[in-house]
Order: sequence, then structure tokens, then C-alpha cells
Amino acid sequence: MASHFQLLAKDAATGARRGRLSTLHGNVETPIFMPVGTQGTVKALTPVHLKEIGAQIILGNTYHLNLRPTSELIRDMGGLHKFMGWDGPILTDSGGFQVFSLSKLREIGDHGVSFQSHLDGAKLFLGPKEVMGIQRNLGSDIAMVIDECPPWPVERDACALACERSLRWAKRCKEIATESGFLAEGHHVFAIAQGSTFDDMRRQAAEELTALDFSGYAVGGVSVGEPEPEMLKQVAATTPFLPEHKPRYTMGLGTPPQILKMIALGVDMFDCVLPSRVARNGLAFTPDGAINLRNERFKADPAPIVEGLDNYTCRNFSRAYLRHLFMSGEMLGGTLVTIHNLHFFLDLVAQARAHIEAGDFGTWHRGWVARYEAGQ
RNA sequence: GGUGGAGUUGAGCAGUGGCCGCUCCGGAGACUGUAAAUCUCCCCUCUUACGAGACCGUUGGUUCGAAUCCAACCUCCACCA
Repeated sequence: MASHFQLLAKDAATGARRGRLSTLHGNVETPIFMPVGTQGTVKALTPVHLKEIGAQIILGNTYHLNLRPTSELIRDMGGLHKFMGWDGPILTDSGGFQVFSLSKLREIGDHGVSFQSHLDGAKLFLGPKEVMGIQRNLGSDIAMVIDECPPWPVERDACALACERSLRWAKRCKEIATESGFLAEGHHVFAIAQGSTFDDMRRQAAEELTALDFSGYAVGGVSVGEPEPEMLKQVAATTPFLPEHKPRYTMGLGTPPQILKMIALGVDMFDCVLPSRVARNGLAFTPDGAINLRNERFKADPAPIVEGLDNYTCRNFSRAYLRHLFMSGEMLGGTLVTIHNLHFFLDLVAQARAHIEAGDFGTWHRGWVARYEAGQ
């Protein structure tokens, strides 16, 4: 059987890779940025927008979707793709991050995590069996294992415990996905390597998970409050110990420069709420850094967010108009800037792919980052 | 002309003797596997900050102390002549 991940090119000067990941709902050209659609919607956008800006794969979330409307309902409605009107690939997060972000509402045990619903306080439980069952109901193309994402900073002992539990849960997720036929049907299951800032634990997690032969590997527990150099160090401490012929994914990252720096470290996939969340708060990305469209200086600015960028927002609307929408509290502002921001990220990784193929990714990405950071 | 009501540093309001409050509007910041179309700070003057000083229509008075009590006056609103 042909591999589901093909390496098409490798950059000579950096660790950057150009690849192609095949899924039940089509191919994904890597490196790729994946817009986040936690609750079965990339907030403020329709699938038509997503197609137009070049989205190839989006995210959904096990925890949120199972809470509401429940994975059984989505299964009965024909699966998540049909339910939300998106026919491209979907990666679903396991809810492992909610173990971290909703930490006040949960209790971690050896078999899984007891949660209190953030919606109504109801008790629920997520373990390997639960998250794999939910993701099967959703019809996920790429299911993530459930993991424990330790906070930053964390004691070595606590981190070791989280790694140990995450490994055990990953193993169990793989077994369940195999027994249920989920893998045989062509769905993928990705593992998540933890280890916080401890290089030896990062390496150990990567090697142990590699031995279990997953479809892909994620670096987890990054960008949970640590400074950027520390974050990049954690990624660099993990990727060398992941198999070359499997896709690599840093979860929850990052800013445009961070994405380029991680592509150089050999990462293939990214997801981040940053572009979509900040868009709804009036922040727009440009090659010279991000700008806050609510600022008075844009009151009468006739220019688009980025001159010449080929997306609906930049083709049609001035900064002055977008500022007006935000100052007036009009919802269209969030939609138009989300279109721009996500297109900006997708265009960035498209450029990265082209430069890896052309063989000049190293110099190109350094120049891009320098210009962006100079503008900030 | 009479009677009643009202004047609070951009707007709308709260404030019955000592703590100057709230909501808008306006200015800025934050946001990284989404409990976020959210949150935080500022929004009379001076000060880098710590702070200091104004100001509750006007003028005078009572009082240790007044947006608050008293008097006169001014402006606006309603009704009556």
C-alpha cells in the first residue's frame, strides 16, 4: 500500500520539507496551515469563503462537539463533513488541550479525564475509548490521540507523569482505532509528543510514540505561556526523533514568523486560532507586522490591508471602511478580516512550499521574517 | 407674569453633609491544539511615576467640612394666565 505521506522535496539549507498527505477527503499539500473550526465552523466564515482563500484542511474539536450537539447527533446527520457543509479533510483535536485550558473544571486520572462541562456543569469523562469513539462518530479524517498537556512551567516529576500517561493513552487509542476498523477504513490517527522544556523527555516521547507507528506526529504542550525561544527549542528537541516519512504537526502554533521558523525545523502542519480570533478583534496581518484596524490612524486610509493581495477583502475594501465596521460593532468586520488573515497565513505557507521546491527557502524565509519583525 | 420640574468636567444618568460612581461615545493594548464578534487600561488639569489640584448653572451664606442644607439670581422644560 502506497504511503499516505509523500515527501516531494527537501530544502538543502534547512530542515524544511515539501510533502503531500492523502486523506479520505483529498490531498493536503504541506507545509500547510489549518484554520480552526472548533465548533463545526471556522468562526465568521462559510465553506465558500474557506475554499476561496485556499483552505485545504480544517480543524474540529472533540470536546466541544461532543458536548453540543453531541457526536451521536452529528453521526446521525451524516457525519461532520456533511453537517457543516465542508467536503475537504478535517482534523479533529481530541480535547486534550481542554484538559489544560479548562483545568479548573477537570480531574486527571489514569484512565482519562473527568470534566465538568463549561456549558452547564454536567459531569463527563474523556478517555482513549471516549475520544476515539467520538472522532469515529464525527467521521474525522485525522483523529488526535488524547494527551495531557502540562502547563508551563512544570516540575520534572509532573511532566514525566504527564508523558507517561500520554504515552499509555496514545497506545490505547491506536489499539481502539485498529480494532474498530477506523484505521483500516483509511482514517488517520496522530500521536502527540509532550515533554515540556525537558529535552530528554521530548526525545523519549518522540521515540516511544514512533515505535507505535502512528499516521503522523504532533508536538504538543507548546505555546502554553513560555517565551518564543523556549518554544522553538522544544520543537527542535522533538522533530529530529520523529520518522521522516510521516507528517509532523505543531499544535496550536503560531505567528507568521514562528510558522516559517518551524517549517525550517521540519514541521509540516500548523493550526492556530490566532489569525481568526484576532481578526474578530480588529487585528490584521501584513508583511510588515500586524496592524490594529481600530486605530485612529486608519480613519481615512483608502488602502486595503495589504496592497495587491488577492483575497476578497483586499480586492474590495479600504482600511477606513474596515475600521468603520469595527467601530460600529458590525459583524461584517470580523468576517472580512478573518478572510484576510486566514488567506494571509495560507498564502504564506503556499509561498513556503514554492520556495522549498525552488530550493531557496532558507534565504527567503530569513528575509520574510526580518521584514515582518522590523515592522512590529 | 404664576406654578412645578431640571441644570453633575463629550453624551445619558446615579449621588440627602466627609469616600466624585455607572453606561455609552472616544483613545490604546492584549489575544498562539477557541468557555473570546472577547478582555484590560485610559478618557477635567499637572506629574515619568508616586501623587497633587480642580469641577457638580452663577454668586453669596450655614458648617470643622457642601454636588448635597439656606438665599438670591441665570438658563432650559412643562403647564397655567
